[in-house]
Amino acid sequence: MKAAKQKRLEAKGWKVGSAADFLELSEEEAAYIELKLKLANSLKEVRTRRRLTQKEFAKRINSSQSRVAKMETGDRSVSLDLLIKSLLALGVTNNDIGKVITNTNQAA
Amino acid sequence: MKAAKQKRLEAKGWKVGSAADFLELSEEEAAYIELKLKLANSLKEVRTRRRLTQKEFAKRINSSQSRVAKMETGDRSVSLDLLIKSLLALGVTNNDIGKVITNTNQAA
DNA sequence: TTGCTATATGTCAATTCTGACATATAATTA
DNA sequence: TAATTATATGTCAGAATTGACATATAGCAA
Repeated sequence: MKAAKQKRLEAKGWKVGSAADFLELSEEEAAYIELKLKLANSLKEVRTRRRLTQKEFAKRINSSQSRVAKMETGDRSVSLDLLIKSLLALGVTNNDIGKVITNTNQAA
Repeated sequence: MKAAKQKRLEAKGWKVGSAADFLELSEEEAAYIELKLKLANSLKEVRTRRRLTQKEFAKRINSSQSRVAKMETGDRSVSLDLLIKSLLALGVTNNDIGKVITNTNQAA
C-alpha cells in the first residue's frame, strides 16, 4: 500500500524528502494532497482550454503569474480556497468542482 | 433572480447589511458562499451523526469549540481548507466531499 | 425559576497564505 | 545559435486565518 500511496503523491512539489517522512503521511494528509492536486490539474486544464496564459489569468484575478504557477503545481503555499476561487473565476460551477473532486471524474 | 439568490444566502453569518451590499454579490461570490455553506452543513451533520460534541471534535483536531462552531455556521473567518480538513478528519472521503459539493447531493 | 450542557459570538497574538518581485528553466520560433 | 514567450521557483512584507480565551445564548432537565 505504501508504494501505491507514494506513486499517487509523486506530483511536483510533493516529493517527500526521506522515506521516513513519507511513511508518516496519514491517510488524511494523503487525501488532502490528492484533492489539491485534482483541483490544481483542473485549473491548468481549464485555463489552457480558455487559451489564457498564466500572466493573463493572473491579471484577471488580481494575482501574479508566479502564484498561478504555484496553484497549478499544487504548491504547499496555496490554499484550497485560492484554487476554488480561481476555478469559479474561470466560470467553473460548483457542480463541476464537485465532479472534479469525485473519483468518477469526467468534468472540467 | 436576486430574490432567489438572497434566499440561498440567508444562512447565518452571511446576512448582508444593506440591499446594496447584497446586490453587489457576484455570481462567483455567491457560488463560493454556497459551497462553503454546503461543507459547513455537511460537517455538522457528520459530527452529530458520530455523536460528538463540538468540544470533543475540537480536541480531536487540535482546535477549539469556538472554531468548530464558526466552521459549522460558515463564518467568514473559516477557510475551505479548514472545513475540508475537518471533514477528512471525520473519515469522510474525497469522493463523498465531491458529492456534497455537487448539486445532486445525496452523500455525507 | 436554577443548574447544566451545548453551541454561538467577539477578540487577538501567532501562524499561515498571498501578491509581488527577481530569477531560473522550459518551450518555441527564427 | 539567439531571441522570445511561457512557466516554475525562491523570498518576503502585508494580509488573512487559526486556536484560544471570555462570554453570550440556547436547549433541556429538575
